[in-house]
Amino acid sequence: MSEPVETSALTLNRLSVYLRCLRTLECEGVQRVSSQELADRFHLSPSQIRRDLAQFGGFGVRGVGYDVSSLAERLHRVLRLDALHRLIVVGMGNLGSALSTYLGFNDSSFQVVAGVDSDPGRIGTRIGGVLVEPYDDLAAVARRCEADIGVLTVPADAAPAAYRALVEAGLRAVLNFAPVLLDEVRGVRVKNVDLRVHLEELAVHLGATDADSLRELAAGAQVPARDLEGRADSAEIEPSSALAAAGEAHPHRRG
Amino acid sequence: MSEPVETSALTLNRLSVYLRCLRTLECEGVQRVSSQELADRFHLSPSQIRRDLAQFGGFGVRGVGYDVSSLAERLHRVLRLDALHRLIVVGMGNLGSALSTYLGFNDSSFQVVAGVDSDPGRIGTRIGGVLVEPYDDLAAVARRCEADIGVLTVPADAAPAAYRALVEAGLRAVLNFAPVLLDEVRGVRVKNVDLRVHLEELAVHLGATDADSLRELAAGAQVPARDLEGRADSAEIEPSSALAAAGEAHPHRRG
DNA sequence: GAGTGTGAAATTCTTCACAGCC
DNA sequence: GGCTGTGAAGAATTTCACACTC
Repeated sequence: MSEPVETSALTLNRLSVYLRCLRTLECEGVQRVSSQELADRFHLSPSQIRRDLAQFGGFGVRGVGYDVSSLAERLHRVLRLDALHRLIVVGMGNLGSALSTYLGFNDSSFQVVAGVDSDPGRIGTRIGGVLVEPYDDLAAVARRCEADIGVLTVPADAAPAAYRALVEAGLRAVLNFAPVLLDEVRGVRVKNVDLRVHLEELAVHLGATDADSLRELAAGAQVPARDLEGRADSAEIEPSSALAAAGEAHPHRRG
Repeated sequence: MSEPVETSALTLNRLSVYLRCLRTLECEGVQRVSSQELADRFHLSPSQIRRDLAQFGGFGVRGVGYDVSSLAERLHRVLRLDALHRLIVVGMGNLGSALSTYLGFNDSSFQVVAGVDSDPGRIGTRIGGVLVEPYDDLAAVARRCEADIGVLTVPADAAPAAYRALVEAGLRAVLNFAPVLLDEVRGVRVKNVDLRVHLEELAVHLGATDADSLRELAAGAQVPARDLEGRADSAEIEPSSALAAAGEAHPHRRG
């Protein structure tokens, strides 16, 4: 039996990065590159590059390096970018609209083909090249457009139902911006992008980050934050996060 | 000598998630919770929860569990959410505008205090509660507003210079949406959010993801894009990979 | 009995270092 | 000489399992 060696998300994410770096070099007319040069130029690790690439066969030539174009082409295929992936955006609020526009620009691999929203005022309008359709038709719209990937930009409480509808419609990949951990259906991959989590990680970094300091913080001590003296309390803020929603999933690389 | 035990980003991200889960329980009136209950409810790993929390001192009570409110409060402090963090958004295009509005929602920990853009047509307008100022004044604006965290939503080629300007202005944390790896200045943390990378990871998962199949793909073979109706032709290649590809469900669930 | 906190094991990921090829 | 591909070492992270506490 062949082993079920899954390529890790970390590796895949790096392949995406490598591909972009290679495209840059291609534009500059560079034809060959060594792992060392790639690493120096884009702040990567040479041995990691070699290991990542070697995982998919001998891409390089010993003593020479990698052929920029052919390596790019191979990565392009590994990442399935030779197929067109159709996105359906669920929730055409600020974020959903922005993403539709952002992702709407001509790209041969990803295209937003549909958008749905529950706000009657938005239905029927055009945003970023797609017509906004009723949220209730989500599954039907997804099927009709043959969408591959769902993009969830709905509020947290609406996300689980939206996810189920996408699963129902046969999608197998979802990019989730809602701050909830979805109950992942086997075979339907969810990738979470949680702005809140990212910001909070950065916030911690603004103060001391060693375990001792954090332990003191937890206990209630005032560990210096840096410059935050001017705590002008910003007018009308919710005292407690009444809108706080459920959790989310696992980090990635981050990246 | 005190050890320089840095808390990992992975752990911090999970703390964010735990905090949100706890807020949800708080709203439901739950007062105590065990790591097992938390895990069951939000699809997490109980032992990981315990280890993450124990890192900051004894939060729980043996035989009983954790006090929801007091644990939430401690995490809130560890994550520095008791201070207000001021965000400056660089690039008020679609994504920047959306984020300004999105993050503009009343939150006591993060607030967008400024936005800059290089488009004269946008300067002077109000988006999501902030006045758009000239991109060229970036460093000055950041200083004046006492911004803590920079949000980069500029095109890739503008990002490195914008990052340097933020460093110059004294910021120590940057959330970067531009598809470039910034040359990270020591002490100024960069967190990348790369939609392209996320989408490409999902794209791979639409097909087989075992190393063998990817190797074939790289070599130019047509590996099936799993059971998506149309692609019937390629059914016989790599029968073993079809199942393996589905997985990668929960990192913590034992298979 | 129930459930945390934590050494120890297991697993995953990264880096080293060098054999082998150009 | 230069550089890849890779076994082996090393780090980091996760999971196990159980001593200990309430």
